[in-house]
Amino acid sequence: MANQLDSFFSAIADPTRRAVIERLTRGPAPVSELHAPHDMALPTFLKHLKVLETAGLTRSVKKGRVRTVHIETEPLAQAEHWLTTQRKLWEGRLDRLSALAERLEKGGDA
Amino acid sequence: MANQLDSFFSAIADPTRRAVIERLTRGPAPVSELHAPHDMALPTFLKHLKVLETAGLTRSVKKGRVRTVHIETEPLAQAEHWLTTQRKLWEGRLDRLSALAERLEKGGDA
DNA sequence: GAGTTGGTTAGCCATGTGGCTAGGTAATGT
DNA sequence: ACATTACCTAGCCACATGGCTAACCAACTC
Repeated sequence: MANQLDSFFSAIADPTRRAVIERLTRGPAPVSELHAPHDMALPTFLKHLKVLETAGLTRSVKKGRVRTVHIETEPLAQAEHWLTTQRKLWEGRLDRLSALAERLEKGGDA
Repeated sequence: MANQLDSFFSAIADPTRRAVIERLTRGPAPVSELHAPHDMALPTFLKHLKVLETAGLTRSVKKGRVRTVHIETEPLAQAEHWLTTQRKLWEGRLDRLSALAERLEKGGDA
């Protein structure tokens, strides 16, 4: 039961990391550029990047001294799917309940 | 930028709590019933319930000595929306890239 | 009214997380 | 060759998180 949703959701639970993801949807970027808008030390920021990468949300390649990071949407789709499923199950249940209520109202034979 | 997505995502990053949500999509339930399938002490489990409730994923009412918990789908929809947006942005970008590649192939005037 | 049930509070503990500094290495610019 | 850039490693610290036990209260049951 403890699948990759664990690491995925906890990865995007952090605002810094969500911001990185948002940036990466506009295309790949080197570490330094990703770091720039965030007011924290580089090593701290690198930890965030590592979390994203081990959770499978990003990949990166190093060329020379520059590491370029890009996004990986597969996990996004998976998480989306889990959320959708739960919401629809609940909403489906509500639908059945209101249908039942309607039936009871009309032919009140229960 | 640090909205309720923070607490939402970190709430569902835990397998126990996701299991509770999954259970609740089949309808409201009292604390004891929710607790039953989980091999942990009640107080520990109550903490999980509290996390879910403060994150706005559930609500609960106490009647007599029984507290009944039910799900709240609004936050689910919001989180879903964030994920969808990010995925689509990225995929849209890919589309534009491949369209560009195609144009370059045909009338190679760049 | 004594016992049981369902939930709650308080407090302890180990581990995880997010921040820092200091110092290092390898590639590139001058 | 020397300096600078871009990133990485190690190690420290404070606080959050997820687990526990013990003890408690309030509501039913008998």
